[in-house]
Amino acid sequence: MPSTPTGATIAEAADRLGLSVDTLRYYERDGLLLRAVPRSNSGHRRYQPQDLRWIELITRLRSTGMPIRDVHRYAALVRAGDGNEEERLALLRAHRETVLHQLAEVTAHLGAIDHKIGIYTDRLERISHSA
Amino acid sequence: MPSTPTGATIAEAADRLGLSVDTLRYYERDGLLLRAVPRSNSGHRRYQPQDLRWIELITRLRSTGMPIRDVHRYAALVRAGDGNEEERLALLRAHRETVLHQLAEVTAHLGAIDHKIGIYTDRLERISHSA
DNA sequence: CTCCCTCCTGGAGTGCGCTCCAGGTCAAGG
DNA sequence: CCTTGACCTGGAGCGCACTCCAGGAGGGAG
Repeated sequence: MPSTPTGATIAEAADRLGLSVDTLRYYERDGLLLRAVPRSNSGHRRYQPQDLRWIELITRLRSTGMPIRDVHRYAALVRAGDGNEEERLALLRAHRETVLHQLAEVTAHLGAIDHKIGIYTDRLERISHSA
Repeated sequence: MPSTPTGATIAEAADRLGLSVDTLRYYERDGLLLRAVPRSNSGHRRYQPQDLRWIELITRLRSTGMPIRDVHRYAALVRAGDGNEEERLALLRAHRETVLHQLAEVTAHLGAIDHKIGIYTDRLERISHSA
């Protein structure tokens, strides 16, 4: 009888990672993970620490705006094993640049919005002072 | 004979605002603008400075992540005229908070990615030194 | 007059990233 | 033995924000 691997259930994994169970299954189906998550005897997923660490990383990539398509590419590189570190690095660095640009843009737009907030605030203060 | 208003054509407006002509028409159809853009005798849109300024503002809101639904609400307040400045301000401030949270989150995730980049960089340097 | 370009409209289509569902299995608790 | 609950699969559906298209009109250049 094959022994059931220990590890987090999908609900536990979802909880720890801040994702939904549907998203976890979707990521696996879509090939974003490095391997198929091991199963218990009854066919339930049992997430190992290495699985959780990988998903944590791709969650970071995703929440900094990396499209799933690119996560896919990165996963393929890591799956391919040692020897392509330059490529992985290039991908991460390109993403870093993209994120920095985005941050700068959002910050600039936020500045203009803040300015608008200042205008409204002043106007409201003037009204309340004159009342 | 009614005189055609001067102003930017849709192509010029799109160009200045960094949007597509389709997006401009979509925004208008969807009620994101303060008013219907004036038309030339032949029915072509002629964007006035006030129209461009408004679209510039909502573009800033959009590119800081405000959903169209909320831009809609903001437009409704402004269209309603004076007297609801507190509400507008509340909306903008709430958005400001949301954006600040996002920025913090993205920055934090980027830090972790940078760490990863550092690890790869070190590894590659060690390889090239030992070569 | 004809060609061509830009614009018009209503409506359909697209890409992304999930999210939900029906129908089913399995193991534990009462 | 029966119910309950967590999980499984394949596949459909959804919300968002555009984006594209067919078919047509106005106006200037040659």
